[in-house]
Amino acid sequence: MYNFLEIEAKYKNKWHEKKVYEAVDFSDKPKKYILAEFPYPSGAALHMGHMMRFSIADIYSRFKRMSGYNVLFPMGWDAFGLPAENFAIKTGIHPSETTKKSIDTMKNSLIHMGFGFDWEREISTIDPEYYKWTQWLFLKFYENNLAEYKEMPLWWCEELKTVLAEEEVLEDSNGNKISERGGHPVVRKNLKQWVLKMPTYAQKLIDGLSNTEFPEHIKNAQINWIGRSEGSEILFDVKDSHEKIKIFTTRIDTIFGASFLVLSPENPLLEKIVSPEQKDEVTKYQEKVKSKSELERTELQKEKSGVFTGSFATNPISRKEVPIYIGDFVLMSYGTGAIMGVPAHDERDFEFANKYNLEIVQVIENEIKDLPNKEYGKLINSNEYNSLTSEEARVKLNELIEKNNLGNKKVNFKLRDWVFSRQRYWGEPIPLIHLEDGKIIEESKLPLVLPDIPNYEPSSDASAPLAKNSEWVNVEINGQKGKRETNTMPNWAGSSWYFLRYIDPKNKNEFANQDKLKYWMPVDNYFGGSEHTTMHLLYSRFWNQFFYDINLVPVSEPYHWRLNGGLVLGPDGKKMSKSLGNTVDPLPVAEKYGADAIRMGIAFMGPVEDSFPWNENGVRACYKVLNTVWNLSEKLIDEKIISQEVYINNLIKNISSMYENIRLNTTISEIMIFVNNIKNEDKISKEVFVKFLKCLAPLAPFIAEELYQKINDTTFEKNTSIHISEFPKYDESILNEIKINLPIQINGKLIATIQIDKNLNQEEVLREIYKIEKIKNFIINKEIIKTIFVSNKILSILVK
RNA sequence: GCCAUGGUGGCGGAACGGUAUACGCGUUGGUCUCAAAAACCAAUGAGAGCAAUCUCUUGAGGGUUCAAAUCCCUCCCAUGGUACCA
Repeated sequence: MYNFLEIEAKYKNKWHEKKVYEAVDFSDKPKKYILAEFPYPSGAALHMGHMMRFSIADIYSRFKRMSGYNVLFPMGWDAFGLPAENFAIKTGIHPSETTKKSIDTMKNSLIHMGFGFDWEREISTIDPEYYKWTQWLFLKFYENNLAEYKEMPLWWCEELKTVLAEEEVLEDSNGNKISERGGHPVVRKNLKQWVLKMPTYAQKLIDGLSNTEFPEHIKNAQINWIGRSEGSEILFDVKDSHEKIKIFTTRIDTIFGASFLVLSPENPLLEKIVSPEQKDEVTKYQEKVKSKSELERTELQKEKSGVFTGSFATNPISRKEVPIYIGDFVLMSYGTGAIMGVPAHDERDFEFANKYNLEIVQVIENEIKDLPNKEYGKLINSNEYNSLTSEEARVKLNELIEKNNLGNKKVNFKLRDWVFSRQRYWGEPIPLIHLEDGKIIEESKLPLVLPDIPNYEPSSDASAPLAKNSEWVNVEINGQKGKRETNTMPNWAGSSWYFLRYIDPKNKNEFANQDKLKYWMPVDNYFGGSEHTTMHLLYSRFWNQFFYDINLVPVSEPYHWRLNGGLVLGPDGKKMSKSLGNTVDPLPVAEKYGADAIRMGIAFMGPVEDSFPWNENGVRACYKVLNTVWNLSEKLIDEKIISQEVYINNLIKNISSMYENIRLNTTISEIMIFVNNIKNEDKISKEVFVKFLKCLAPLAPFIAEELYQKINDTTFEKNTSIHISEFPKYDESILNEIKINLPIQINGKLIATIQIDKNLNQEEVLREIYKIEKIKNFIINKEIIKTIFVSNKILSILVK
């Protein structure tokens, strides 16, 4: 039995004291920037999810370091935000205190688990020296008109006293809208907020993906989220009025089939066009819609509803008069807040037309006979455009409307402005001042430190906690009175650029030195969770692209490659959560089996992108293997043993590519196979065993280090550490000496496997098989029609 | 509905055009022990047979190929994402 606790105590701090994992700025070695999403220290301790993500990234970074790379593998704390603040409110202890405590606990756990982070580069988003630059970068958005203060229809959470972004709102089992954090009820409300104009970058965020090697499914997720659609904006004249209604459509080719318009109930034009007779009904409908969420309004199964406005509009192409309706399924936040209804070629319009008895005119013809028919085809009932294809008609009609000022081509995106302010205390203060005359000016000195106020709880009047602190709020600039912005930044702010600060974490004069940025960027491998695909991952790409455009960073795409890791589920197969009571704490497991065993056990569960219900089996199996390895170290001799040479070369060959492709479960299988092969030998070649320890080192850094020091008879120093040593290379010539089993098929059926030398050619193999009675009987006296030979794989013979 | 991913022993998984079930867990038997645990050794996809051996098997059904878990088509199921986006 090996004493893992003793070994862990021996090395866990020393590795860091001796800077084994130090990333050196500017080196002759090629650089490798490996990043794992940093955790929230919100009062909770290290959990299995952290263990899984960090183990995978750590194993990979150790492999790359041993493979000759100058590795940057940093860690920090995403310490602002709701979880930390809610925890503080719950415990009654100030968030600065709870957060600090959490950071200490988590850092200790991470060091205990043997993760090779370069702690010299540790950052924390709540450190004023850090958020000074978060604020500074925010001002760059403001200065470039990408930050705007505007009224937005937003999710309002009464319980949290804050606005939530679309993506922070979830749905409970009853279909009610609830907040992602805390699960409180959420409603729609119009409020003035700071937004970042992310849609400005919609196209660039799509295009930039082709410069990355993200997996296709991540690219697709982002592209679909951004939601580009090409169409036309078309102006309809309102009858007996000077007003025009602008609609957005992707199907201008169906314009002759438009038999009504539908406006969003929030459309400001309504005031001017609703007829007196319809006024009451429209107002009533508008009121009803206010209590509905966008999701409720846009539910596919929901029955369509709407109200006639009493007005008509003229189709600018066909000159046909069509009635104007309002309907809750048309949203003000997308397109122009108005659509044309073409019931013959759109399911939703079809349903609406049937319900309100509106005309249905087919204008596209193709193989599909039933209406509605959304496919493209040849135009009919469209005057001079008849018999054109949809594509041809679109080009001609777009030309026509642009020439006659009836509209224009238009690209729309689903991506919305990013609401960037929170009425919360625990965030970066937004460094802006609202002057009495309505002007907004920048703070003159950064950081604008978050004041240490005792009462940080949200107030009931929807104002931010900072607003209560009048001493901090009221300022005087050149004789003019002003008020500081009291909203704070969201949790996402600090994490949108942290990868840049790791590169130069102590720089007092700039957020990071340009030469260092040029050396380290982009992040080569980014390990994170799939839940961040369309949030953090997209936000931080947006920030970095903007910084590139204003010459603050050297590359436009911050991440070259991305892995969305899986989850560790509870033993019941459900997502671990405190409310379900199915969480498993990694620390007791590590105490029972050791840090090496738990890291390996997690990596052994299966492919890194999959999720697994927790069980200890894998950890126990790895613990057993490590014990065997420990015992083997007492049988070493200074001799070469050919069979063992073969085993180790085979191992090195197999796992080198597995480590590189982060196929860690099979890497561990190969380790086990090697151990099974040599465990019953009386004597073990020292040279072979040392190579094996290096193969094991990324997975089990503690035991590998201890045995390496012992066998080499060295005292641990940076330059004697196994983790700085070179990953072993294999010798193909030794592997070529192995005999292989070659399957022999006759008429597609497996007849035998024969043991032969490697790399024999077809003639040689054929000569071999004639020596074997069983196979001979199948071939002799028969006509051989075809022989298929794949070297070292198979020999397949067809006979008649 | 659409998009993505997937469906392989009792279980996690391996193989991703070339011996299906590597490695591990579990189970069974054995060694050790007064006994148990641990540890170690052996067996272990299903069915037939005393046996050599044979037959079947990667969600279902077709197809391509000398050869298919792998490629193609149709369908079923599961997980995740997403939505009147005009």
